[in-house]
Amino acid sequence: MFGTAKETDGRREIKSVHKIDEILAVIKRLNEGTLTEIAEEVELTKGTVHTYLRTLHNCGYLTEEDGVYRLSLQFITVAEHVRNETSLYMAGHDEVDALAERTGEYAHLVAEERGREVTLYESRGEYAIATDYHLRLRETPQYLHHNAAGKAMLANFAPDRRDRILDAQELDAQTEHTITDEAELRDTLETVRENGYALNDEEEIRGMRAVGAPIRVPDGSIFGAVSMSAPASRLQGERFRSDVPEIVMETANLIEVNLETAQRDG
Amino acid sequence: MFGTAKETDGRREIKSVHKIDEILAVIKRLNEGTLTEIAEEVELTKGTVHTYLRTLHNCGYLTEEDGVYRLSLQFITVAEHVRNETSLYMAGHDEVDALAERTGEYAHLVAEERGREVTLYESRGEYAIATDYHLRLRETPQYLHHNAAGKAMLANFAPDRRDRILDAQELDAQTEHTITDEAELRDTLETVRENGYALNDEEEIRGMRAVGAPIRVPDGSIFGAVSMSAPASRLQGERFRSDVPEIVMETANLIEVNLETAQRDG
DNA sequence: CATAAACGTTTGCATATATCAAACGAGTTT
DNA sequence: AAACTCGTTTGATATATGCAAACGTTTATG
Repeated sequence: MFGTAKETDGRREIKSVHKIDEILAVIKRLNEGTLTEIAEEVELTKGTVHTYLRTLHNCGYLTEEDGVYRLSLQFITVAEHVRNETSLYMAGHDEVDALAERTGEYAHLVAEERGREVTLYESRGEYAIATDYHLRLRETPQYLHHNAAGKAMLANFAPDRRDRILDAQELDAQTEHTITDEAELRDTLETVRENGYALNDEEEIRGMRAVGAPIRVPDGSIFGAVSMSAPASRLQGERFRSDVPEIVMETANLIEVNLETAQRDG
Repeated sequence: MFGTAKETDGRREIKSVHKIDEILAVIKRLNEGTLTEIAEEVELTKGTVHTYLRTLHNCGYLTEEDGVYRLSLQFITVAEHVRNETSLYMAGHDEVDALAERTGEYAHLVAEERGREVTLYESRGEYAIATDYHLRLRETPQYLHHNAAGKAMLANFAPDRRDRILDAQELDAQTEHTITDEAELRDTLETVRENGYALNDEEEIRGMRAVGAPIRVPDGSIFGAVSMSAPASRLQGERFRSDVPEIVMETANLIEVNLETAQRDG
């Protein structure tokens, strides 16, 4: 979405979709742009780009003010719809609020898509402060091996699903503590599976620790994960390795129950 | 966006954009669908729709599982980006949190786009409970005359901007208290302008009242609005007509200051 | 103040490409 | 085993897209 588009592998595709995606990607990257600015970044003439921009504006994907185009705020309303149609969000947001309140820290509800992690919901306890960095983190799907929630999911996927994800990417480092060695990661995941929870010790954000637990459905497949994160100074010893994991797993379990009952009711 | 697309008015457009928009609209409406189901709703053959779906999936707009297509969770991350690039959100979310905390109720930060209201941020105080209805409300841009924040903006737009919005739509009723008469609305807006805040007395949701105030920039133009909403039983008399308006206007003012300083720093 | 440059916009024409039928293989159902 | 459905592919065709070139405005420049 917006630029990450792969090349077509022989099978027929609609090229206009790729062009639209590229144009939206340019606008997203520039944040705002005039026709000329956008056309310079795309392999199309000004005249052609003009027609695209007009249509995209007409359809509500872009706003235009004095010749400056931006992504429309309507993406926010669409996202709201997508979120509300996600059973995991409906089953989990109250529990995540409770987790944030109990711990006083950040709590997250996440899902996996295309091998990456998307944050469905974030709740802040009284000690959790909103930072610019934290906001930006949710603008891009994250790598699963970067954080506790991701590792919790990765550890509990069916082996072939896990392999497909791990094989498709390099394990890049986010901080100096990120696990970048595949064998080491697989060892860790083994432990995560045994424990029922995953830890993140400054592997995603320097100075931040986190605890995550997977959310399963009866047949054993993974729906998502919950996590709690806090500055390392407030998450140490017993609290880090036993108390909080307990609470996080309890939260995950409550969400699993909600998912089941919701499913039963239709 | 997603289906509301107007017909082209003679000037040239990219038809594929409209087709993509229509397909995404169908999937949004169905929530999920197979190729055949989607193709039935669109004036294209199965073969053609198949090519579209493949491309949209490839580009990350759709997910596909066992032949069932859905809107991708990536819309959530894009929305996050759009929100974070909106100066109003950056300047306002902390203040809206404070407003929710001070009043214990719902607080909203909204902006106008294409004559409709989009919620940039919602904060819940300790007494505000999340309802399904409330969640759904944010899935669609709202009419400005339906609520306090919208009326606060509408009242303070430049006359021609206000006229353009009012002329483009019927004043439909959301509840039996919604103002549907244009003359009456214009009178109310006059009062709103004088007072500096707008009231909503069960005009959007039965049993809910709200208070809204506009957010301006130095040159007088409107950037958005803040509002506080609560059950009518908790928002009466002095509190409804004086205390809360005072707090809401104060919040709006703080956000205006934040916007200015942010602008100055670049 | 005139001229040039830059920008958004429109249009004719050539061609790439989106679309339709129709056929295919795989999986279900009868 | 035949008759359905479903997703998928493909050749041929119509047409929508994209380029180049021009236009009218606005903004720089000499």
